[in-house]
Amino acid sequence: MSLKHAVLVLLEAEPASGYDLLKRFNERMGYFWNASHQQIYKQLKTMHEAGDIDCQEEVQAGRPDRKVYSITPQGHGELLTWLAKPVKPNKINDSLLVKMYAGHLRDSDVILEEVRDHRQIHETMLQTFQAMEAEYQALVPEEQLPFKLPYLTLRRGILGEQSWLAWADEVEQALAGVAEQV
Amino acid sequence: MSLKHAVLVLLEAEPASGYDLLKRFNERMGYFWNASHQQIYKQLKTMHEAGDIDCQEEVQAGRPDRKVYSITPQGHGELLTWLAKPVKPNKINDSLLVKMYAGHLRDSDVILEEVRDHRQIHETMLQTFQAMEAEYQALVPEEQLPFKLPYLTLRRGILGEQSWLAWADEVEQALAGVAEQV
DNA sequence: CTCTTCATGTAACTAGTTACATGATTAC
DNA sequence: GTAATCATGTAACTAGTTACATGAAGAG
Repeated sequence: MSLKHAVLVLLEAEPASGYDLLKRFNERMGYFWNASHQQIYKQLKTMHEAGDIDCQEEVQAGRPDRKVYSITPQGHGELLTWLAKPVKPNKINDSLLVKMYAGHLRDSDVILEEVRDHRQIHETMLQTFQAMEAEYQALVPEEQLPFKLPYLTLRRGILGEQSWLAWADEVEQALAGVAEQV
Repeated sequence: MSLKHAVLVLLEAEPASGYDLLKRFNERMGYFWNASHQQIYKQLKTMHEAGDIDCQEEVQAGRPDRKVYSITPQGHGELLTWLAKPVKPNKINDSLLVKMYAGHLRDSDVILEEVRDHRQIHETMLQTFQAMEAEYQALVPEEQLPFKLPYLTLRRGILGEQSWLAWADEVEQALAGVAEQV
């Protein structure tokens, strides 16, 4: 039930439309939050009906009207309440590992190929995150201060991707070893 | 849609009841698959109706009858089809990082406390995984062979937890640093 | 006598996916 | 001319959570 709270966190910083929120999730929180536009628009509707957010409609010519949402005092209260409650550690359900576990039903080559495909995706993500890190590190300390906590979440993304790639190395070594034996 | 396939993978190895499956998920796949008993029982019912699994009812005295499910040829086919299709990388939605991102709305101390609570959980998991790793490593090479792929999934669990703990170290350093400045 | 294990589910709900639906504007 | 960006949604579906429901057997 945290899409709601992720939205509140973003709106607490600055009002935004559903479209804006989608971009912010992708650009600034991609390593810890993902949501589709369908999910976001539905959630905004629910939250507006519940009174957690206000809506200001900006009429536009030639394209749909922009609905700019902002957090209400009630929404702010909701957010603070949620922040004060402990969250459970994330549940992990990883399909790729299910496939790896059942790998004896497939060719080693096919498994390796899939791991390599995923590796490319993870490498790209790591590069993106490291580019963001470089931007942060280029700031002088006073400018860094307000981004200290977001930067820590970015570190989680970087360490997570590096760990994934280290695992992929182990997998490729182990499975390439099998191929040589054959 | 992979709970179905995770169940098929387990049943492909050996018939099991819903209760058995729950235990196997927790004991042997805890680092990459989690499901509640409610979810499992519902899924088994659906899969039985679809013909992917067979059901043998074992009548018992004094406790509910045990329903032992086994994979059908159709289910086996389903599994092979799924294994041949690429899966998308896992989507990450991590509430703890949402809270971290919004940490300026809270006390540093409270954040630190929550990270420490999570650290304990992750340390316990790492210890469990490492105990499993030690068991595997105690086997002679011929005995290791059939567990090669499950062992690789275990490695993912271990590397993942180690990475999480390394991140927690960074967070504690960064936030303790703030506390000292105050 | 209390806790854990065995063994099963239903019901109501929240969360997320996939497919469908529209259409102007701007950059290359 | 074609692709990306801007900007919104609905509908049907699959996945997962939370609360409720039962009750004997065995370990300490």
